[in-house]
Amino acid sequence: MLSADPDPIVLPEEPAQARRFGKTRDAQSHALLEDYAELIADLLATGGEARPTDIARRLGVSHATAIKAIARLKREGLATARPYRGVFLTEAGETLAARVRARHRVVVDLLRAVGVPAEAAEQDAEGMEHHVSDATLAAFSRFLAGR
Amino acid sequence: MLSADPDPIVLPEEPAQARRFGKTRDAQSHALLEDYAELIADLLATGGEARPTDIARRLGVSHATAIKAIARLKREGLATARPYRGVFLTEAGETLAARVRARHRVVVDLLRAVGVPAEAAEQDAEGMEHHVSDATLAAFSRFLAGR
DNA sequence: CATGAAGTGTAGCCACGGCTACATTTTCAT
DNA sequence: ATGAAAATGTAGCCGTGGCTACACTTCATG
Ligand SMILES: [Mn+2]
Ligand SMILES: [Mn+2]
Ligand SMILES: [Mn+2]
Ligand SMILES: [Mn+2]
Repeated sequence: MLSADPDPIVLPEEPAQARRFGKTRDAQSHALLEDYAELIADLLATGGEARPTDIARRLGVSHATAIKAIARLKREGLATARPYRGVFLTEAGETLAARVRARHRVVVDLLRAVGVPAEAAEQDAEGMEHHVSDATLAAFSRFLAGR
Repeated sequence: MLSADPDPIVLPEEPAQARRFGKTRDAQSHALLEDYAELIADLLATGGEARPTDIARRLGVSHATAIKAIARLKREGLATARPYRGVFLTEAGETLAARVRARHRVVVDLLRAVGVPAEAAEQDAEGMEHHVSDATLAAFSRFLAGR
Protein backbone atom coordinates (compact mmCIF):
# COMPACT_ATOMS: atom_id res chain seq x y z
CA MET A 1 0.00 0.00 0.00
CA LEU A 2 1.00 3.57 -0.56
CA SER A 3 1.63 5.74 2.49
CA ALA A 4 2.15 9.44 1.87
CA ASP A 5 5.34 10.51 3.58
CA PRO A 6 4.15 13.45 5.61
CA ASP A 7 5.69 16.89 5.30
CA PRO A 8 9.08 16.66 3.69
CA ILE A 9 10.64 19.79 5.17
CA VAL A 10 12.51 21.76 2.54
CA LEU A 11 14.21 24.95 3.60
CA PRO A 12 14.15 27.81 1.09
CA GLU A 13 17.48 29.12 -0.13
CA GLU A 14 18.94 31.36 2.53
CA PRO A 15 18.98 34.61 0.54
CA ALA A 16 15.42 34.09 -0.71
CA GLN A 17 14.17 33.42 2.80
CA ALA A 18 15.97 36.46 4.21
CA ARG A 19 14.53 38.61 1.43
CA ARG A 20 11.02 37.41 2.20
CA PHE A 21 11.28 38.08 5.91
CA GLY A 22 12.74 41.49 5.18
CA LYS A 23 9.89 42.43 2.89
CA THR A 24 7.42 41.21 5.48
CA ARG A 25 8.99 43.50 8.09
CA ASP A 26 8.80 46.32 5.59
CA ALA A 27 5.12 45.73 4.90
CA GLN A 28 4.39 45.58 8.60
CA SER A 29 6.10 48.91 9.17
CA HIS A 30 3.45 50.59 7.00
CA ALA A 31 0.43 48.76 8.40
CA LEU A 32 -0.42 51.29 11.08
CA LEU A 33 -0.20 54.27 8.76
CA GLU A 34 -2.42 52.48 6.26
CA ASP A 35 -5.09 51.82 8.86
CA TYR A 36 -5.00 55.41 10.10
CA ALA A 37 -5.23 56.79 6.56
CA GLU A 38 -8.14 54.50 5.70
CA LEU A 39 -10.00 55.35 8.89
CA ILE A 40 -9.44 59.10 8.62
CA ALA A 41 -10.69 59.04 5.03
CA ASP A 42 -13.79 57.11 6.12
CA LEU A 43 -14.50 59.51 8.98
CA LEU A 44 -14.05 62.53 6.70
CA ALA A 45 -16.29 60.96 4.06
CA THR A 46 -19.11 60.06 6.41
CA GLY A 47 -18.99 62.78 9.05
CA GLY A 48 -16.98 65.55 7.48
CA GLU A 49 -14.43 65.52 10.28
CA ALA A 50 -11.82 63.24 11.81
CA ARG A 51 -11.10 64.07 15.43
CA PRO A 52 -8.31 62.41 17.40
CA THR A 53 -10.69 61.07 20.04
CA ASP A 54 -12.96 59.45 17.45
CA ILE A 55 -9.96 57.93 15.71
CA ALA A 56 -8.67 56.64 19.04
CA ARG A 57 -12.02 55.14 20.03
CA ARG A 58 -12.40 53.32 16.72
CA LEU A 59 -8.87 51.94 16.91
CA GLY A 60 -9.27 50.96 20.53
CA VAL A 61 -6.29 52.96 21.75
CA SER A 62 -5.84 55.95 24.04
CA HIS A 63 -6.15 59.38 22.53
CA ALA A 64 -2.50 60.02 23.34
CA THR A 65 -1.50 57.06 21.21
CA ALA A 66 -3.65 58.30 18.35
CA ILE A 67 -2.18 61.78 18.54
CA LYS A 68 1.36 60.40 18.31
CA ALA A 69 0.43 58.35 15.28
CA ILE A 70 -1.15 61.41 13.69
CA ALA A 71 2.12 63.23 14.26
CA ARG A 72 3.86 60.46 12.35
CA LEU A 73 1.30 60.78 9.53
CA LYS A 74 2.14 64.47 9.34
CA ARG A 75 5.86 63.77 9.37
CA GLU A 76 5.41 61.38 6.46
CA GLY A 77 3.41 63.91 4.49
CA LEU A 78 0.14 61.99 4.64
CA ALA A 79 -1.92 64.25 6.88
CA THR A 80 -2.28 67.81 8.09
CA ALA A 81 -3.65 68.98 11.39
CA ARG A 82 -3.63 72.23 13.31
CA PRO A 83 -4.07 72.17 17.09
CA TYR A 84 -7.64 71.49 18.21
CA ARG A 85 -8.84 71.57 14.60
CA GLY A 86 -9.09 67.95 13.48
CA VAL A 87 -7.13 65.89 11.00
CA PHE A 88 -7.13 66.03 7.20
CA LEU A 89 -5.36 64.05 4.52
CA THR A 90 -2.91 65.41 1.98
CA GLU A 91 -3.11 64.35 -1.65
CA ALA A 92 -0.68 61.56 -0.86
CA GLY A 93 -2.79 60.58 2.12
CA GLU A 94 -5.99 60.49 0.04
CA THR A 95 -4.28 58.39 -2.59
CA LEU A 96 -3.01 55.94 0.01
CA ALA A 97 -6.40 55.76 1.70
CA ALA A 98 -8.19 55.03 -1.57
CA ARG A 99 -5.76 52.26 -2.44
CA VAL A 100 -5.97 50.77 1.06
CA ARG A 101 -9.75 50.88 1.13
CA ALA A 102 -10.03 49.18 -2.26
CA ARG A 103 -7.58 46.48 -1.22
CA HIS A 104 -9.40 45.96 2.06
CA ARG A 105 -12.66 45.32 0.23
CA VAL A 106 -11.09 42.88 -2.22
CA VAL A 107 -9.46 40.92 0.61
CA VAL A 108 -12.73 40.62 2.50
CA ASP A 109 -14.55 39.59 -0.67
CA LEU A 110 -11.92 36.97 -1.50
CA LEU A 111 -12.15 35.48 1.97
CA ARG A 112 -15.93 35.35 1.77
CA ALA A 113 -15.69 33.79 -1.69
CA VAL A 114 -13.61 30.87 -0.46
CA GLY A 115 -15.99 30.21 2.39
CA VAL A 116 -14.74 32.24 5.34
CA PRO A 117 -17.57 33.28 7.70
CA ALA A 118 -18.42 36.98 7.63
CA GLU A 119 -17.02 38.11 10.97
CA ALA A 120 -13.83 36.04 10.59
CA ALA A 121 -13.35 37.56 7.16
CA GLU A 122 -13.73 41.09 8.51
CA GLN A 123 -11.43 40.32 11.43
CA ASP A 124 -8.64 38.56 9.57
CA ALA A 125 -8.67 40.95 6.62
CA GLU A 126 -7.71 43.77 8.97
CA GLY A 127 -4.29 42.20 9.49
CA MET A 128 -3.82 40.26 6.27
CA GLU A 129 -4.50 43.20 3.94
CA HIS A 130 -1.17 44.87 4.73
CA HIS A 131 0.70 41.89 3.33
CA VAL A 132 -1.22 41.57 0.07
CA SER A 133 1.07 42.53 -2.81
CA ASP A 134 -0.10 43.99 -6.10
CA ALA A 135 0.37 40.60 -7.77
CA THR A 136 -1.74 38.89 -5.14
CA LEU A 137 -4.37 41.63 -5.27
CA ALA A 138 -4.62 41.23 -9.03
CA ALA A 139 -5.04 37.48 -8.65
CA PHE A 140 -7.77 38.03 -6.06
CA SER A 141 -9.60 40.38 -8.41
CA ARG A 142 -9.36 37.93 -11.30
CA PHE A 143 -10.65 35.14 -9.11
CA LEU A 144 -13.60 37.23 -7.94
CA ALA A 145 -14.40 38.37 -11.45
CA GLY A 146 -14.38 34.89 -12.94
CA ARG A 147 -16.67 32.94 -10.68
CA MET B 1 -29.44 53.10 -17.83
CA LEU B 2 -28.22 51.72 -14.57
CA SER B 3 -25.06 53.18 -13.08
CA ALA B 4 -23.55 51.43 -10.06
CA ASP B 5 -23.07 53.96 -7.30
CA PRO B 6 -19.46 53.40 -6.35
CA ASP B 7 -18.32 52.55 -2.85
CA PRO B 8 -20.99 53.46 -0.37
CA ILE B 9 -18.79 53.94 2.67
CA VAL B 10 -20.30 52.29 5.72
CA LEU B 11 -18.42 52.53 8.98
CA PRO B 12 -18.58 49.47 11.23
CA GLU B 13 -20.05 49.92 14.68
CA GLU B 14 -17.47 51.54 16.88
CA PRO B 15 -17.08 48.73 19.42
CA ALA B 16 -16.82 46.08 16.69
CA GLN B 17 -14.20 48.06 14.85
CA ALA B 18 -12.17 48.64 18.01
CA ARG B 19 -12.37 44.94 18.84
CA ARG B 20 -11.09 44.02 15.39
CA PHE B 21 -8.16 46.39 15.52
CA GLY B 22 -7.31 45.15 19.00
CA LYS B 23 -7.30 41.53 17.92
CA THR B 24 -5.14 42.45 14.94
CA ARG B 25 -2.59 44.06 17.27
CA ASP B 26 -2.72 40.96 19.43
CA ALA B 27 -2.06 38.66 16.48
CA GLN B 28 0.80 40.84 15.35
CA SER B 29 2.42 40.64 18.76
CA HIS B 30 2.88 36.89 18.29
CA ALA B 31 4.06 36.99 14.69
CA LEU B 32 7.76 37.17 15.42
CA LEU B 33 7.71 34.35 17.94
CA GLU B 34 5.80 32.19 15.46
CA ASP B 35 8.35 32.76 12.72
CA TYR B 36 11.26 32.02 15.06
CA ALA B 37 9.60 28.83 16.32
CA GLU B 38 8.85 27.64 12.79
CA LEU B 39 12.37 28.38 11.59
CA ILE B 40 14.08 26.79 14.56
CA ALA B 41 12.00 23.65 14.13
CA ASP B 42 12.92 23.53 10.45
CA LEU B 43 16.62 23.98 11.16
CA LEU B 44 16.54 21.29 13.84
CA ALA B 45 14.64 18.93 11.55
CA THR B 46 16.95 19.36 8.58
CA GLY B 47 20.33 20.00 10.14
CA GLY B 48 20.01 18.78 13.70
CA GLU B 49 20.98 22.15 15.11
CA ALA B 50 19.72 25.71 15.24
CA ARG B 51 22.49 28.21 15.82
CA PRO B 52 21.81 31.90 16.43
CA THR B 53 23.89 32.98 13.44
CA ASP B 54 22.04 30.66 11.05
CA ILE B 55 18.71 31.87 12.42
CA ALA B 56 19.84 35.47 12.01
CA ARG B 57 21.05 34.94 8.44
CA ARG B 58 17.79 33.29 7.39
CA LEU B 59 15.72 36.05 8.96
CA GLY B 60 17.92 38.75 7.50
CA VAL B 61 18.73 40.36 10.85
CA SER B 62 21.88 40.81 12.88
CA HIS B 63 22.88 38.01 15.22
CA ALA B 64 22.37 40.35 18.16
CA THR B 65 18.76 40.83 17.15
CA ALA B 66 18.28 37.08 16.85
CA ILE B 67 19.81 36.46 20.26
CA LYS B 68 17.45 38.93 21.89
CA ALA B 69 14.47 37.27 20.23
CA ILE B 70 15.72 33.87 21.41
CA ALA B 71 15.87 35.28 24.93
CA ARG B 72 12.20 36.22 24.57
CA LEU B 73 11.39 32.69 23.32
CA LYS B 74 13.04 31.33 26.46
CA ARG B 75 11.18 33.77 28.67
CA GLU B 76 7.91 32.64 27.13
CA GLY B 77 8.73 28.98 27.67
CA LEU B 78 9.05 28.13 23.99
CA ALA B 79 12.78 27.46 23.74
CA THR B 80 15.83 26.46 25.72
CA ALA B 81 19.41 27.41 25.07
CA ARG B 82 22.63 27.23 27.00
CA PRO B 83 25.48 29.61 26.14
CA TYR B 84 27.33 28.66 22.95
CA ARG B 85 25.25 25.47 22.65
CA GLY B 86 22.50 26.25 20.14
CA VAL B 87 18.75 26.60 20.51
CA PHE B 88 16.11 23.93 21.14
CA LEU B 89 12.35 24.00 21.42
CA THR B 90 10.33 23.03 24.47
CA GLU B 91 7.22 20.91 24.12
CA ALA B 92 5.20 24.10 23.87
CA GLY B 93 7.63 25.40 21.27
CA GLU B 94 7.35 22.23 19.18
CA THR B 95 3.59 22.37 19.36
CA LEU B 96 3.54 25.98 18.26
CA ALA B 97 6.00 25.31 15.45
CA ALA B 98 3.96 22.41 14.12
CA ARG B 99 0.79 24.46 14.12
CA VAL B 100 2.52 27.41 12.48
CA ARG B 101 4.15 25.27 9.81
CA ALA B 102 0.86 23.58 8.91
CA ARG B 103 -0.91 26.92 8.71
CA HIS B 104 1.87 28.40 6.59
CA ARG B 105 1.50 25.57 4.07
CA VAL B 106 -2.28 25.92 3.87
CA VAL B 107 -2.02 29.66 3.31
CA VAL B 108 0.48 29.23 0.48
CA ASP B 109 -1.66 26.51 -1.08
CA LEU B 110 -4.79 28.64 -0.86
CA LEU B 111 -3.06 31.57 -2.52
CA ARG B 112 -1.76 29.33 -5.30
CA ALA B 113 -5.23 27.84 -5.70
CA VAL B 114 -6.84 31.21 -6.38
CA GLY B 115 -4.20 32.08 -8.94
CA VAL B 116 -1.43 33.89 -7.06
CA PRO B 117 1.97 33.41 -8.71
CA ALA B 118 4.39 31.19 -6.79
CA GLU B 119 6.84 33.74 -5.47
CA ALA B 120 4.12 36.25 -4.54
CA ALA B 121 2.33 33.47 -2.67
CA GLU B 122 5.47 32.56 -0.74
CA GLN B 123 6.20 36.21 -0.01
CA ASP B 124 2.74 37.33 1.05
CA ALA B 125 2.01 34.20 3.06
CA GLU B 126 4.90 35.05 5.35
CA GLY B 127 3.03 38.06 6.67
CA MET B 128 -0.58 37.02 6.14
CA GLU B 129 -0.29 33.71 7.98
CA HIS B 130 -0.14 35.38 11.39
CA HIS B 131 -3.59 36.86 10.90
CA VAL B 132 -5.34 33.69 9.76
CA SER B 133 -7.78 32.59 12.46
CA ASP B 134 -8.84 29.00 13.05
CA ALA B 135 -12.16 29.68 11.32
CA THR B 136 -10.40 31.05 8.27
CA LEU B 137 -7.88 28.23 8.27
CA ALA B 138 -10.70 25.70 8.33
CA ALA B 139 -12.40 27.45 5.43
CA PHE B 140 -9.13 27.42 3.48
CA SER B 141 -8.74 23.68 4.09
CA ARG B 142 -12.30 22.98 2.99
CA PHE B 143 -11.81 25.03 -0.13
CA LEU B 144 -8.60 23.19 -0.99
CA ALA B 145 -10.14 19.80 -0.31
CA GLY B 146 -13.21 20.40 -2.43
CA ARG B 147 -11.79 21.55 -5.75
C1' DC C 1 48.55 22.47 20.07
C1' DA C 2 48.55 27.23 19.11
C1' DT C 3 46.31 30.77 16.92
C1' DG C 4 43.17 33.07 14.03
C1' DA C 5 38.43 32.87 12.31
C1' DA C 6 33.94 32.17 13.35
C1' DG C 7 30.42 32.21 16.45
C1' DT C 8 28.30 33.99 20.58
C1' DG C 9 27.14 37.20 24.08
C1' DT C 10 26.61 41.98 26.11
C1' DA C 11 26.00 46.89 26.14
C1' DG C 12 23.93 50.71 24.54
C1' DC C 13 21.67 53.28 21.01
C1' DC C 14 17.25 54.33 18.35
C1' DA C 15 12.23 54.47 16.54
C1' DC C 16 7.78 52.77 17.22
C1' DG C 17 3.57 52.17 19.49
C1' DG C 18 1.39 51.26 23.61
C1' DC C 19 0.11 53.48 28.36
C1' DT C 20 -1.05 57.06 32.45
C1' DA C 21 -1.01 61.53 34.35
C1' DC C 22 -1.50 66.13 33.94
C1' DA C 23 -2.08 70.73 31.54
C1' DT C 24 -4.53 73.38 28.35
C1' DT C 25 -8.11 74.60 25.11
C1' DT C 26 -12.58 74.39 23.28
C1' DT C 27 -17.37 73.62 23.48
C1' DC C 28 -21.75 73.41 25.51
C1' DA C 29 -25.49 74.21 28.89
C1' DT C 30 -27.19 76.82 32.10
C1' DA D 1 -21.32 84.92 30.02
C1' DT D 2 -19.48 81.54 32.75
C1' DG D 3 -18.30 77.29 34.57
C1' DA D 4 -18.16 72.36 33.89
C1' DA D 5 -17.32 68.74 30.67
C1' DA D 6 -15.11 67.17 26.81
C1' DA D 7 -11.47 67.21 23.77
C1' DT D 8 -6.77 67.95 22.84
C1' DG D 9 -2.00 68.22 23.69
C1' DT D 10 2.37 67.12 26.32
C1' DA D 11 5.51 64.57 29.21
C1' DG D 12 7.37 60.58 30.56
C1' DC D 13 7.29 55.63 31.22
C1' DC D 14 7.67 50.81 29.19
C1' DG D 15 8.49 46.68 25.99
C1' DT D 16 9.67 45.30 21.33
C1' DG D 17 12.71 44.77 17.69
C1' DG D 18 16.01 46.80 14.93
C1' DC D 19 21.20 48.26 14.84
C1' DT D 20 26.63 48.75 15.87
C1' DA D 21 30.56 48.04 18.66
C1' DC D 22 33.14 45.38 21.45
C1' DA D 23 34.33 41.32 24.44
C1' DC D 24 34.68 36.59 24.99
C1' DT D 25 34.31 31.55 23.63
C1' DT D 26 34.74 27.78 20.59
C1' DC D 27 36.45 25.50 16.78
C1' DA D 28 39.23 24.38 12.91
C1' DT D 29 43.34 24.28 10.64
C1' DG D 30 48.06 24.37 9.85
MN1 LIG E 1 -5.66 46.87 8.61
MN1 LIG F 1 -8.33 48.00 6.71
MN1 LIG G 1 5.59 34.55 8.98
MN1 LIG H 1 5.96 31.22 8.09
